[in-house]
Amino acid sequence: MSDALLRKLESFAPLFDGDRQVLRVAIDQPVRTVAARRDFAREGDAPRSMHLIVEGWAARHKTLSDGRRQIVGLLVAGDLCDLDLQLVSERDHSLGAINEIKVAEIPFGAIGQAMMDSPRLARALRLDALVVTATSHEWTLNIGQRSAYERIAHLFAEMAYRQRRAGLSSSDRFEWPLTQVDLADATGLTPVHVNRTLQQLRRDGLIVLANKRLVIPDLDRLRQAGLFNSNYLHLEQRVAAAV
Amino acid sequence: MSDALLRKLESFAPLFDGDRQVLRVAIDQPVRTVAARRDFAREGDAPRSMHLIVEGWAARHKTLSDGRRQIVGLLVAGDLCDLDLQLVSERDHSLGAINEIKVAEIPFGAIGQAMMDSPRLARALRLDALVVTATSHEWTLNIGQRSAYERIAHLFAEMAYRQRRAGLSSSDRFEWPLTQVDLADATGLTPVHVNRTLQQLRRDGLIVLANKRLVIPDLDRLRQAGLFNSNYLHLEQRVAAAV
DNA sequence: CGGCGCATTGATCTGAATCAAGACCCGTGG
DNA sequence: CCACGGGTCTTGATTCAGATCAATGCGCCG
Repeated sequence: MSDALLRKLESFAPLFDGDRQVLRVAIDQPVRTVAARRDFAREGDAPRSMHLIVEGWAARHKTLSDGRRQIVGLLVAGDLCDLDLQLVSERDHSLGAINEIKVAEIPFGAIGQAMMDSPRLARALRLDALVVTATSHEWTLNIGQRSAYERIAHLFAEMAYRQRRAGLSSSDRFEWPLTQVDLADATGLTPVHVNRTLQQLRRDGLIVLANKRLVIPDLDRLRQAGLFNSNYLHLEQRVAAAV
Repeated sequence: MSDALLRKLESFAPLFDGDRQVLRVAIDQPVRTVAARRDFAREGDAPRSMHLIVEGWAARHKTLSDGRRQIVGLLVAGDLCDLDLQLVSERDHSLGAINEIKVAEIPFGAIGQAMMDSPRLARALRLDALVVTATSHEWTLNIGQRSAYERIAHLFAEMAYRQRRAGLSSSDRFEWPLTQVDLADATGLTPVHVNRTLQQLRRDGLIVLANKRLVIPDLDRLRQAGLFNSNYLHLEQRVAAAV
C-alpha cells in the first residue's frame, strides 16, 4: 500500500517532510491479515488499539438482536478507524473484513504522540475524522430519502471518489469486493432487490460490474443518477489558518 | 439553561472545579434567539463559529436537489455542534431550529483554548463528539433496518435518554416540539404513515403524545419495541486513564 | 463429486407511499 | 368580531416499490 493514508491526508492540506516522517513512524506497526468475512473488532469489545486498513476492504457494521444487519460505513486502504475510541470502554459497532485484508494495529499512544509532534498532522487527522462523520450523515440521507436505484448509484459514486482520493486507482474502474448481500446490508435493501436494481443500472449503461470489478463508463451520469454531491467528502480545502 | 453541557460532560467522566471554570469561560458568549423553523447555519456556508444549544430543539438536516429532506440528527440543550468544523471551508449540512431556540455562538478559538487549558475537558469534548458520530451510525441502522413502528419508538427512547443525561427532565415526560412532518423527515417515512404509526404506539400504550408533550408510561417497554440499546450513547465510562 | 456461497429469476405479498379531503387550531387583518 | 388562510393532524382509498418466498444455476474448493 503506497501510503494511501498519507495520500488522503495530503488531499486535504499540504504536509511537510517532518509531518510525513512523524506519521510514518506512528503507523509503522505490525500488520495483521484478516480473512474475508471475519470481524477483527466486535461490538462490546474494549477498544485496544486503532486500525489502519492497509489493503482490502472492510465494513463498520451493527446488528440488531434479531439478526438484521446494517453496514454503516465502508473502509478502504488508507482509512484509519477509531480515533479517540480509547475514551470509551466498549465499542458500539463491529469492524469486519469484506475480502482478505491487511490491517495495521496502531496503539492509541502512537497516534497521540504523532498529533502532539505535528499539529499540522493532527489537523489533517481531525479533518479525516470529520469527513467520516459527514459520510455517516450522508448515508443516513441516502437510506432515508433515496430510491433503491439512487442509493446504489450513490454508493458507487462515493467509493469512486474515495478510491481516487486515496490514490488507489482511477475513479472509473476498480476492485469491487462486496457481494450483493453486502450491498444489501449497506443500503437497507434485500439482496433480491439489489440484484434487480443492479441489472437496471447495467441496462442503463451506468456500470459494468462482473468478477468483483467495477467499471464506471460515465461517472458524471452515475453521479446524477445517485444525486451525488461530493461536498461532504470535503475534497478541496482552503489551507487552514495556523492554530 | 442550568449548564446542560456541563451536566452531560460530567456524565462521561468527572471534572474538577478548574475544568468547569475553563468551560464556563469558553461558553460564556452572546446568545442568539432563533425563531422556530429557521435555519441558523446553512449547507454551503463557511463555518464561522461553533453553536451551543442553550434552550429548545434543533436539527441537523440535509436536502436533495429535488427537495427531499432528511434530518440526520437532533440537538437539544447542552448539545455543542461542529467541533473541528473550522477545518473545512464549507458546511455539508444545515442546522435549523425546531421550536424557538437560544443558541450561543462560540468562537472556535475559545473552545480551542479551553481544550489546551484543560486536557480533562478536552477529553470530555472529544468523547462527546464521538457519541455524536456513534449516534449517526445508530440512525443509519434505524432507518436501514427497523420498521416504521420500531424507528419511531427508537427515536423516542433515544431522546428520553438524552434528556435525562443532560439533566433536562426525568426521562419519562418531556417537551416534544417536533411536528409529524419533522418526525417523518427524521425517520425516512411519510407524514401520513408517521401519523398512523403514532396512533398505533398510542393504542399500545407506549406513548402519550399531545400538545407537544411526550409521556412515556413504561420506558422499558418502549425500548423493547424500538430494539433500543443505549450502548452507543456511552453513558457510563470507566475513568479514562490520564494521557 | 458434493456442497456451499453467490447470483439470478419468477410469483406473490405487503408496508409504506401517494392522492385526496376534511377537521381543527390559531394568529391576523379587515 | 369574524372571515380568512396556513399549518397541522386525521382519515379513507388506492397504488407501488421493495420484501418475501421459492427455485434454479453455477463456479469454486475441499
